[in-house]
Amino acid sequence: MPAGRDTRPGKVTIFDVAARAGVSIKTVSRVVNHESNVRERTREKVLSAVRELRYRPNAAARALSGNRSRVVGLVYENAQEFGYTQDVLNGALGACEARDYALLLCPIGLPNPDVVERVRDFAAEGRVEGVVLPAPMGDLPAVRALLSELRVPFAAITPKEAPPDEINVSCRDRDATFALTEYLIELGHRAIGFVAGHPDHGASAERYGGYRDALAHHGVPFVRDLVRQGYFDFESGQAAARTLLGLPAAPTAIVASNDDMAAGVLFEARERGLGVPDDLSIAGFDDTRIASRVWPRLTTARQPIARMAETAARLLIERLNGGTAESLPKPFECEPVIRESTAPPGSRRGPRDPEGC
Amino acid sequence: MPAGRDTRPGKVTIFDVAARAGVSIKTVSRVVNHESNVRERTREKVLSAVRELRYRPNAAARALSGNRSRVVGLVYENAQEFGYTQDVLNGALGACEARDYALLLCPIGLPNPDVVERVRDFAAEGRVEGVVLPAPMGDLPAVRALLSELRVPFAAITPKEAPPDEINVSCRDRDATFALTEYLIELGHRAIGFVAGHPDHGASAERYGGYRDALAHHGVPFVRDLVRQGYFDFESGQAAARTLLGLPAAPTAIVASNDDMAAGVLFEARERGLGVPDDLSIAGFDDTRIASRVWPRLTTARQPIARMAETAARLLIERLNGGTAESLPKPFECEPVIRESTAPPGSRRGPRDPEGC
DNA sequence: TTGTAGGCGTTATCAT
DNA sequence: ATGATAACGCCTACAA
Repeated sequence: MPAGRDTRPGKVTIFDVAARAGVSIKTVSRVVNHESNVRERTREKVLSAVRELRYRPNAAARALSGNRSRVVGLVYENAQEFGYTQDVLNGALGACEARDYALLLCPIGLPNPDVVERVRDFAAEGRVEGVVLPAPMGDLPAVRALLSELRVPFAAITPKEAPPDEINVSCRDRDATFALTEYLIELGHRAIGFVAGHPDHGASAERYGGYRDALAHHGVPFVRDLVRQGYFDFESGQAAARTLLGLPAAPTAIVASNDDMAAGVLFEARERGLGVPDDLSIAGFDDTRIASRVWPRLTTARQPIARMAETAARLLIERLNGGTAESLPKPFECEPVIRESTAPPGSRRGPRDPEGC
Repeated sequence: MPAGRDTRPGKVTIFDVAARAGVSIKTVSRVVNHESNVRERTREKVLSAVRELRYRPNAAARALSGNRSRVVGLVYENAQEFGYTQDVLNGALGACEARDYALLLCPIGLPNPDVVERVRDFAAEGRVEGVVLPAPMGDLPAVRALLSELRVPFAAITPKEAPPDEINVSCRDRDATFALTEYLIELGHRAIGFVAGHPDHGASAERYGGYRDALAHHGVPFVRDLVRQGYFDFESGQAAARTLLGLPAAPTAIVASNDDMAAGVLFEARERGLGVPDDLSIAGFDDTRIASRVWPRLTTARQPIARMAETAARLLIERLNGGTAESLPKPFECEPVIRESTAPPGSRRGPRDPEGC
């Protein structure tokens, strides 16, 4: 039988390789871990033994012995809308793969009185060396405090400023919301509604700030009734639109703090037979998939979510490996993306029929 | 200082607990693992020691010693459209949590010549005890063969029939597509387009079969040109619609093999100024989030993706723990969901203006 | 019901 | 440059 050796995994150990190569297990370990001080010929002998035996180091043994599991955790809010998390996942996974780390998930539904206990269960088993905290997890002081207490390193995606020894990754959402609002003003809009993001997200305040700054900067009066609280999901966007569009002085444009809420606004506009952008201009934030899946496609601000998550995971892993405490990156830029959901006000007039026509 | 013991994790071992409780480590082990044969008083002593010391068993040591990592892997296609995967994730995570398992991710972009090597790298490290294979991973014979060779148990979500010793979870997509198509026929449609799913997905053939069966059953002639190949993503749905709606004898209804493609069809209809459902009825499949985020909301078939994934993960974990080889569940039902994207043909006539009005 | 001994597969320490 | 040996923390035997 051709090369009929036992190829069952989990059975070939470092001893088998050492025997095959005629060296000690320590030498095998050196080669496998790319340590120096191994003669080239020895290295090659070992490597071919590894290949022939299809040797794979056992992860559990490595973790136990080296006290390093090569796993990082992702503690994320398990929300209905998954656009943000999808990008976070991909970014974090990219950073992990490149460094031969694995990613373990810890989804948490919010709000949740047991967040801290859930995170503790997750972080204290020693399965993960560190944790990535996308929004809004990094905005929760209790979570940060717990991880500090547990001495589990973490990297957060949050606009908050980081203490010198912590890793925060952020973007300039304030500037981007400013730019979007300004764009609408320049199109001629004066009654511009705003749907705020979830109050537990640090980014929400930033984006609201950008909106208000733009109004102020252009001398457009701020109207309290044109601002509604949202929670970053479709339904809250729709609900906000329901209120705003029912106002006697309804807005001609609405800025939503993310794309999911903007999609909700768009949906409600259509339900009311309003034309978009003719009767109502709509802008979102994030440029997640949904922004270009609805019709018309949404004007929005492109937040580099995946790159931010990749950066967070990368910095975390570097720190875990005692990497030079690389200085934190500057906040990422968010680029406005103009699409078909925005136009000058009243591009077309007159009552619309109930089908949005 | 109040209760100022060292609470650093990963330091408190089973020996500390044993000493504190005045028992042997084996007894602690018994208590922690809920084994029987421990006197109630002893158990309590141990449990309070565990609490006081904040003891957490070390996962790596457990995995190494017991040869059980309590981790299952999820090998999934990392597609642009995430609706399906989102539901799979939640289902699988639910099953894991309930049984104190963790979930490790292995995303794979398809098509990919290295699928098998990627899966091998993932499965052979011994980090995962078994893997869940959502569509289309369980449809790839090479992947199944590899895992069998590696002796890594798996549970797949696929309409294929399972060999007696393997776990396949499926749903009746054929019936559901039949029902949707039939519904359109009963509304009066005769020219019904179809956008097929990715040919590598087992479900695609099933759904196409349901479509053809319905036509045949109702004596509606099958027209080859009304069928277009799609790939389960928005763009391919849009592309298919572009062709179909450009036909001299354009369809009055289009059945897409999933919601993402249906959304693409809807988008293209709007681009062409067609009213939906007045000029064109559209049906999707899955009932993922996007189906009720577009306007009008999509008629579709509700596939219980999360429940299927939960079932797959549950059966896998039961098998891993030598559970009684529970018989596989019957295929899940897919329930048609009628929404606003479908109506009798030509509900309103005449040319539409370019805004889809 | 409880305890003792051995081993899981690797990395780390210290020789050589 | 290489190797023998001791951890790492737990679980599975087998005794008591």
